[in-house]
Amino acid sequence: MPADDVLPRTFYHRDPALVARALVEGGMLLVAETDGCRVAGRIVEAEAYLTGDPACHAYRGRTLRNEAMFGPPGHAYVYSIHQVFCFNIVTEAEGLASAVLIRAVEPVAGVERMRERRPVVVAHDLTRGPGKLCQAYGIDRASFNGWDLTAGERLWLAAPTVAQQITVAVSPRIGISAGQELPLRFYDPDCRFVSRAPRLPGP
DNA sequence: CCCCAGATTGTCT
DNA sequence: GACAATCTGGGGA
Repeated sequence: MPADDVLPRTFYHRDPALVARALVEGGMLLVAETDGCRVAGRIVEAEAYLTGDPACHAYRGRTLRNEAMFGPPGHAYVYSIHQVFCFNIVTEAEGLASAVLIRAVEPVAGVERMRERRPVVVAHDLTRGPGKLCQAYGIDRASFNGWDLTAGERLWLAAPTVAQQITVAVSPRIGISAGQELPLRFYDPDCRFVSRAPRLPGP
């Protein structure tokens, strides 16, 4: 359908913090179409991982796992951890390793298909969390690591039909052991699909 | 080869 | 809120 709403490569060709914020602020959609069935959700939580950032997987250089991050912007970087997959979008110029992690979406289409892949009792557990949404979308490393998200095929991001202006909240990133103080998590504070409250600073 | 830490999740208290 | 489960990639011997 709307190939013209697909986010272009230029959208990703900039600082990952700007990209992460713009994704949430604009209510951008993550869309997957496999087996002729479409699922889609509004991005409500995203984190930025910068070049030279100790929390970034590429901090210690290029490896087999993080190779996609060094490629051109607008491609997927998918990795597995603790038996689940996490979906990222590569940002900035080729050669610069940075990315945006999608941590949560609010389903807007194909909920039945999502539930087939990820049976849940509580609706908002469907896509609340980076591993959860990958399961609901059928995103895995073998299928999508390095995938070009600007072609509008199989997996892509798109602007909503009616432009949105979501109020964005900022907090430190979740679950990391380095760079914990940096305010690089962007989310819609009014959405129940946000993965969880930010960790409170303490001793 | 062996060891270890990890951008998580689900379950139990 | 805390913690164990469970396995892959990366780094050191």
